[in-house]
Amino acid sequence: MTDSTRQRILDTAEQLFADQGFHATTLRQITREAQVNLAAVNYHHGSKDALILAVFQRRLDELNSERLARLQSVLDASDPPDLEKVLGAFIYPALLLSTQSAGDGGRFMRLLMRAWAENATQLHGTIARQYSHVMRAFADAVSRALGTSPDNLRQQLDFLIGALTYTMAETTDGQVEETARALVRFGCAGLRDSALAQPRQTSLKENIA
Amino acid sequence: MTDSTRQRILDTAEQLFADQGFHATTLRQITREAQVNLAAVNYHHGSKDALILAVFQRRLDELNSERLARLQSVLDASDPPDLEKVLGAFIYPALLLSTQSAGDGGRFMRLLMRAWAENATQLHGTIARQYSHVMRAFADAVSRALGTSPDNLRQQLDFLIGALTYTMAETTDGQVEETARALVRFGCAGLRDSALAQPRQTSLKENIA
DNA sequence: ATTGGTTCCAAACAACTGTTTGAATGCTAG
DNA sequence: CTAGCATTCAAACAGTTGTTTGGAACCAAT
Repeated sequence: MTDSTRQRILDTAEQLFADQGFHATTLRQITREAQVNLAAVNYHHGSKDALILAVFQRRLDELNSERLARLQSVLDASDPPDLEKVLGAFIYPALLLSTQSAGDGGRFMRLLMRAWAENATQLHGTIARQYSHVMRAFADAVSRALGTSPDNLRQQLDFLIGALTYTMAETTDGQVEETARALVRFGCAGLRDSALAQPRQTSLKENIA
Repeated sequence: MTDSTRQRILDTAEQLFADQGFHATTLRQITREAQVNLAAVNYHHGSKDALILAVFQRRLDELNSERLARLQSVLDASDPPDLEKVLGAFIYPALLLSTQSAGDGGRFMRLLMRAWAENATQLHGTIARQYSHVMRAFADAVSRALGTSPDNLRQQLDFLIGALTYTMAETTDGQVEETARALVRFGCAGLRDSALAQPRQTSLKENIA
């Protein structure tokens, strides 16, 4: 099985999609740059839309499993979990992926934003489905670290996701460590302060009643 | 001067661009929905790219002048300025615009993200230029509110912008007030805490030496 | 060596894109 | 009224898009 063609298409497509957008990137451009025949995309991936989806599956699987793995080891370390480390498990893999996935910074994140911006029919739903799993786990961990109800956290977590997403797109290789630390600090402060404004969960009411 | 055609094109284009993206939206779709002739776009706006730019100019002018006006009245109120109110001047008009610019929520912000995602040649530069003016003013105000150097603030402000942008896209009409307050609180906590981690500006060194 | 299936390739396909054209219309000033 | 200008319109333009096609090339198994 010569996957080299299939793989090379995937790599080239990811790069071009990130640089120019999905609609603006043509199959001819992809196949030319990947040095494969025009028909190869339809042969190996079925259609252009399927190719877009394939590009995402690859990276999202990476990112999500890495996040969950780190979260698990944070949860194993202490109970209740340490908020800084929970956020770190969420933020660090993302920033890392955004710089390692391709040469210069932020390529994959630009891709994610595109996917969310261009309402590529099923694509948005697919990504959201992939994220809901991870999001629930992290929301739960954060709520336990803070001692608040998970419901009230969704908004603050969205703030953090927005900050992370926006940041990923402009973070270059050398800054990952420093940026991650700054963002974790920023997010922890915001989450802790916001938790004070909400009715604290007594951890008895909810769990027993 | 019958601007009704020109205006109707602008309105319809904004809506369709937000819903489907720039590239995916065709002139035929715009003109059909706006009930004008196909050639009307090129006649009134010159080209499709010029139309995209025009759609942005209209909203960005609104947003930026509203932000600056509010900032000014915050600066006039006290010296040093109140951080919560500075952030409010930045956040509130944005959330307001995102819900009022069109029927349902987040339409214009989806547009902004698209503009940033789809590297529409000159568009990105134009928007950045429009923002740099406002950004500098707010960075300055925040730095004075915190007593830190403006240079170290850029990153935290980017966090806030990301959180705001992401939030705008998912905020509906009724939640504006509450969301804005939550985001201001979140941002203030993050900014204040981050300021502690950095060498505080003694306000003498910098201003005198 | 020949079979059978996978992979590649050049060429063509139909559909759609933004833009231009030139005539027809509407409206207003002289 | 009418000359002149701004606006609208149907039609056609040249170019690009994703996809399909039928055959060539390849490669392992019989």
